[in-house]
Amino acid sequence: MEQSRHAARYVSKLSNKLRRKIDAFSTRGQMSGAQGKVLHFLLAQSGDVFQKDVEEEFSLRPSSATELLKRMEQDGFIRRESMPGDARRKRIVVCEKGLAYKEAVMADILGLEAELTRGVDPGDLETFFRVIEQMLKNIP
Amino acid sequence: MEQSRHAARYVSKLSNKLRRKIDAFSTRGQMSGAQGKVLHFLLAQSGDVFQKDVEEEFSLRPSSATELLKRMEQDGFIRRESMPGDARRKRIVVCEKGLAYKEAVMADILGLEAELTRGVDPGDLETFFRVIEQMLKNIP
DNA sequence: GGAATATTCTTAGGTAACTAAGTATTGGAG
DNA sequence: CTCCAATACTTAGTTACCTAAGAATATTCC
Repeated sequence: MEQSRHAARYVSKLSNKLRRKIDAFSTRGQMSGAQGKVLHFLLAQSGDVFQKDVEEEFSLRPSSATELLKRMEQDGFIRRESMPGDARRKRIVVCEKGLAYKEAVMADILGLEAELTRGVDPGDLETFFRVIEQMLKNIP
Repeated sequence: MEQSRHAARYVSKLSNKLRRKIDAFSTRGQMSGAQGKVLHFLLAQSGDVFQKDVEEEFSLRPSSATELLKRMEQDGFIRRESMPGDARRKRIVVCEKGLAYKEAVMADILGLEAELTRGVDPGDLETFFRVIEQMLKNIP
């Protein structure tokens, strides 16, 4: 019954677990896990942010990002405003309601990260990051 | 714009990439990526397999596994037969059409794994596996 | 300047995952 | 033996991805 280990299978299995976890506490039913992750990303940026940046950060297709951000706008977490310079792009702005969750979202993500890496040797974690960065490069 | 590295984000990003990849070649449009992964798992098992095993292997909820297996049954890759011993359980049997894809599915998975781990030091990969196994344990 | 190309985002339609609740069936405790 | 909890799976309804196709604006190249 024993099978050889496949990195791909491990990653998708862990990803499913993580999605459930973050869905469950993001942030206490006020938003979905995907929204929580995006909000966390947006809050950490300093300059202008566009949909393209979200697509890149989470490896999403444009259509997926559109839907996710549209929902976040409907729910009042963000606003999307047209840019004077380039009418194709829309700047993503976190608004009042989104900012209100700043601390909670940060705590959610940090807590998950702590739980995830519990008992992992720091050196090994460093190697883990190096390997997964290589894997991300390997898959276009 | 530089952010600290989060294992959780890396994993979900890589998972999205992998899903797209395996969707694209599983196996040349004859089945979905999820079906391909499950078929690969089923073909590697020796004894009886039940839905519960699939749920465990891929960290899926019962409802997700039901839908996935139902579709695979409709598509003619598997059959689910009632067990004499325990009427709650249904044994999953790969049928003709599923068996026909054995080589192709194996090649798909192996090819993806090779692409994924290209340029990764074997020792580092070993560490990667150890870390991700710990992470899987850390998240219930 | 105008035509082809590239970029950014949207729409439409589909699959795969989820939660929550439900249906049988089995096994155990009193 | 009966009732109650646990197990295995299903159904219903939602979100988050995807591909494919399209619209609008920018850019490049003659």
